[in-house]
Amino acid sequence: MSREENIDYETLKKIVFLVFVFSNGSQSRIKQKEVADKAGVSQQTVSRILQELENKGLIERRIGGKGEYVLLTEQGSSYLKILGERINSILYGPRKIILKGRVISGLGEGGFYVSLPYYSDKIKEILGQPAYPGTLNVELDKDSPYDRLFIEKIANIYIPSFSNGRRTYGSAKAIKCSVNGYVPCAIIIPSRTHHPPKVIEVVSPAYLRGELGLKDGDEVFIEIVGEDKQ
Amino acid sequence: MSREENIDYETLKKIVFLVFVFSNGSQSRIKQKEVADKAGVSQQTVSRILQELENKGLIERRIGGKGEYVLLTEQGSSYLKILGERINSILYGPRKIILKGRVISGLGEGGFYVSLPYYSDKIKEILGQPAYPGTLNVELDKDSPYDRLFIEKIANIYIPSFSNGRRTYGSAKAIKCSVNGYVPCAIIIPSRTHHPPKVIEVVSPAYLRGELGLKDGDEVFIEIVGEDKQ
DNA sequence: ATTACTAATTCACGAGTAA
DNA sequence: TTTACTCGTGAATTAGTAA
Repeated sequence: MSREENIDYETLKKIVFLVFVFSNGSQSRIKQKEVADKAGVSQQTVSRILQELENKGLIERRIGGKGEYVLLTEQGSSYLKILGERINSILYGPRKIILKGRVISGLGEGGFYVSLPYYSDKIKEILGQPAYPGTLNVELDKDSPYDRLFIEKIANIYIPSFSNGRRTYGSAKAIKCSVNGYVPCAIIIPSRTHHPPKVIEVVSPAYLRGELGLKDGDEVFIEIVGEDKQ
Repeated sequence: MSREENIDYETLKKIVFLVFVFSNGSQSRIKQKEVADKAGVSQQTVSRILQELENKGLIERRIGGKGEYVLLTEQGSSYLKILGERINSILYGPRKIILKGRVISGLGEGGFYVSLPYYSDKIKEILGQPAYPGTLNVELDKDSPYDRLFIEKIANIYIPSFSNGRRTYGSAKAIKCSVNGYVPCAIIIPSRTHHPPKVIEVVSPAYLRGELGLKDGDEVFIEIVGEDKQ
């Protein structure tokens, strides 16, 4: 297949231009003016870029009276392939997000929510088993790029708000995770939380402090599991 | 999915920059200097482009002490998706090549080759049935972007040269086609031919002049069938 | 040590036009 | 009519630094 080659930004900028050249169902009989209009540049720019691509050996051209014919060379095709693969890997490649933080004592906020039947039912669906009636509070390292707002963004489970007439349950987001390798767990982020942005809460069927021998200040690694594409 | 949106060259040039930003297995914790080195530009350029991408709403950034964290927004992801799909369609989409030309009288060159057992066996493999012992010579329109050299380039069947001690049979390339819709046919291009570049030869199990009612000067349409990716 | 601003420079772009 | 060249203009890039 296409070897893992390094392409610089200079070349890549020109390679993407081929998207306009080959936009008619990869038919490559073109008129520079038409390509120019699609790309939002002038005919002169199309002319110049095509010459550059030709000089770099990425395309071949046959110029005739009413337009020209553009053909990808093997190298051009290979470059395009590499670009496509890299884009796929950005969009669909595995992404391993590991949150590093320390166990802290919560305010009992999370435990309260988890004890409410509406939420406990939803969490049971997520974990596959009933949750332990309490949460593990973790403060993420302050130099971590991740905070609750980021996790909320990628959380792929939505718990809608719900009102039964007597009281209203706010919405929340959740995403499955492991804690020091232990599964199943999930990070729960109520839409209205009183925690600072670096503090998250984890639920699990197990009493995690007991199961993992954790006490306040201990370091934990939380790995996001099964993040969806955004 | 991602709607078929129009992206101009201006935007596309910046979008591809993300290939460098997200090159570490789509981990997006970066240092501008590292990205700059990969892309072959200066740190200042990276800084500026990231700002532009952010202003356009294609990425979000969290800038900290030792680097920064870059996150694709939904719009950025959508643009990248569109680009990826277009590249795939260029590389792997259907391509319809129709050659227009006129029937001419040959020199008997092709017919001679087809009559040689070595070639006739190979051609039988290609067509699935024995070929009529003669070829239809076609002169492609002189303003056509295609000529024999181009067809040779995309021809996906290779007939190797062969020597039995007494004589040597030169190599040839072939590609399946239809003539005025009639199949099976194949264009045969001996590596050493005496034809001018606009003249090609077509073999078929049928006597094409008879089957299609063709005489010298008649216009024919030859459609390439099952071209391989290069 | 990182990102971002300012200023100098370069080189990409499009208008005009030739081929 | 098409593509390609010349050249003036300005956007993009980098070097030098500030933050």
